Amino acid sequence: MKVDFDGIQAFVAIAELGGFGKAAEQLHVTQTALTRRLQKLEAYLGLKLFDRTTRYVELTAVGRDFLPQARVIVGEVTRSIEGLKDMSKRSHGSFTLACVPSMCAHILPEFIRQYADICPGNRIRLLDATSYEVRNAVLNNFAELGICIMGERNDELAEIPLFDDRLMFFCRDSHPFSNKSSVSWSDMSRADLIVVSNMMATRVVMDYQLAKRGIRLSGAYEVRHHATAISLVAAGVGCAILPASTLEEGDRQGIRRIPLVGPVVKRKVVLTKRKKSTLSPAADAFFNLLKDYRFEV
Amino acid sequence: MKVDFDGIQAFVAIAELGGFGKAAEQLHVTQTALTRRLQKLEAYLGLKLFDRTTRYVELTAVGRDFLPQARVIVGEVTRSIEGLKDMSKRSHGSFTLACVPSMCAHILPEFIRQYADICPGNRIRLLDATSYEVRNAVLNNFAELGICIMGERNDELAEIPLFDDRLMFFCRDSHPFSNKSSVSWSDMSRADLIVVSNMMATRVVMDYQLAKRGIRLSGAYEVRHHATAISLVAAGVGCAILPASTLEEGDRQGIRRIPLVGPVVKRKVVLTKRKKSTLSPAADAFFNLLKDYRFEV
DNA sequence: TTGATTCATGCACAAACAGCAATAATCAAA
DNA sequence: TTTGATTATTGCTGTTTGTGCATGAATCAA
Repeated sequence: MKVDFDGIQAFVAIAELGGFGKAAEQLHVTQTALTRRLQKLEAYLGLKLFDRTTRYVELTAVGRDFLPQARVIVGEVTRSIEGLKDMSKRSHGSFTLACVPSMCAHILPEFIRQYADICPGNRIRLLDATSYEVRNAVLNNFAELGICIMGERNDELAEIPLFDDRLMFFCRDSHPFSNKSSVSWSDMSRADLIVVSNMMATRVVMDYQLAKRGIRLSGAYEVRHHATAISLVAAGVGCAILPASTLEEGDRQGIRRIPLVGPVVKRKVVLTKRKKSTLSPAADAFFNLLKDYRFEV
Repeated sequence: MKVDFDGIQAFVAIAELGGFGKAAEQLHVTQTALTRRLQKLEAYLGLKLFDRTTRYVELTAVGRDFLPQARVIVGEVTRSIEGLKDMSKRSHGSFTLACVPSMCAHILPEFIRQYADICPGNRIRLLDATSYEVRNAVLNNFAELGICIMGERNDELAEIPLFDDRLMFFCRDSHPFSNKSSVSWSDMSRADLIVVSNMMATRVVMDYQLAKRGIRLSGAYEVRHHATAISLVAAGVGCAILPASTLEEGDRQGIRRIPLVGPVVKRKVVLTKRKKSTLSPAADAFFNLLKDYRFEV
């Protein structure tokens, strides 16, 4: 059983244009070739699709029945194929990007804007999730690319560092530290400290790096989202330790962002993909955009 | 632009069975051939559809997007093709038969029964219409076959005589003629005569044959359908001249059917098809059933 | 009857394709 | 680490399939 698409295509063209000659022209082959293609199809089916003499061509009853189906087939196939070719030629298409919420707010909007310039019309399905979930989404092919926090090494994943996101101290204007140019970890008082939940990658990184220096920190409050922490700070609940990317100094009225030292702790924001998986042209274009970008810290 | 159906089929099989080897088995080719088909398709598209090493095969993001479409294509094509092959092999399918109402009631039911035995599952679209309309339906390919009254010769139509349908005299039991074994045209009185409309083929044939003998007949009542005429006779409105096929003697209580003589006038019932048009296998089976049938008159 | 048009066919050549055998890459088990 | 099993890939070759050119045959119109 060897299905003959050429024959079906020839059939539709002949039926549509009412003759072998015109159909041949449209398909860019000689009329001889078309005759043969149709003959082959008819022989294979054991049916005549056209009643024809040398002077005219007319569908048989069977041909009339088949025409709509054949039209659908030809349409479906050429549409799909052309879509894919277009995809490869012009990086057209859509892809899924998994990204931690903090980066969705920080670097992503700018990149999406740039990407839209390069690949207009492309859609990005954005999956905002925790760093852990992002990595899993990429590993399981739910997302082609991920932006997350560098964590435990995984052989299946390729990770391209984007930038270092330094942890900072956030407090209100009225806080005693508000005019200091830097704050040390040892200055922290547990009483009013807001930290990220220890389920989150940022916290894991922080605890690990502090532990190496023998520092152990715990806050009075734990939250999952950076935005929540900022809200609490603004409301006067306390001070927070958060990545610098959460908020630029001066971005929000009444809230100060002060560098933390002794030691300087950073989380590494990475772009990640599965090593094994070939990116779609759409994702690849995005990947290339980010990969070589020079971040000013 | 030369679309490669084999490649798409290979793609679906590999994706579905998860490997070249199994797919090759299903498609009854060597695994070498499958590798080549997929390579060709990928080269043509400029895209990788699978990430694969020698040990495992996995869809790329693009492949995942394409799979549903490809499935539809393969399904659609094989379904259509198999349907057509089935059509040719087992005379499977449906066709349109145009037929005059009198024959729909008379010979057709029996034939449809016989046809159903030969081609179970086949559907006949029955177009009941006047003889003139039947011929036109066949000429314009609205119907593949027609059963009608032989009329003016037409080069486009092939007509196979089915049987001669003799005109008869129909009256009530109470009619003075009811016991006669035959009635002559000259016996007719115009007063209570019911004849078919002169728009109808039966009437045209009748008038023509009578005219050759110098007889000119007109009735008090004209109807389009034979069944109407019979109803009028039954109701005592008058007597009717109708084809024998309308009613068998004794079929209907209180109505007598008496041969008409001097001259004997017949209408010829024919099976007709367009000379140029090739019949569908379904219609062809029906055609062959009728063509050689011996009618006892 | 002639000429124009259009589908079909004979032939020869080129391209595509399949299969075999061998290779290469990977994973698992020893 | 090595060995073996598994599975995709590649080189090679013979065959099949497909195309185009030139020609033929059928039909319609003038």
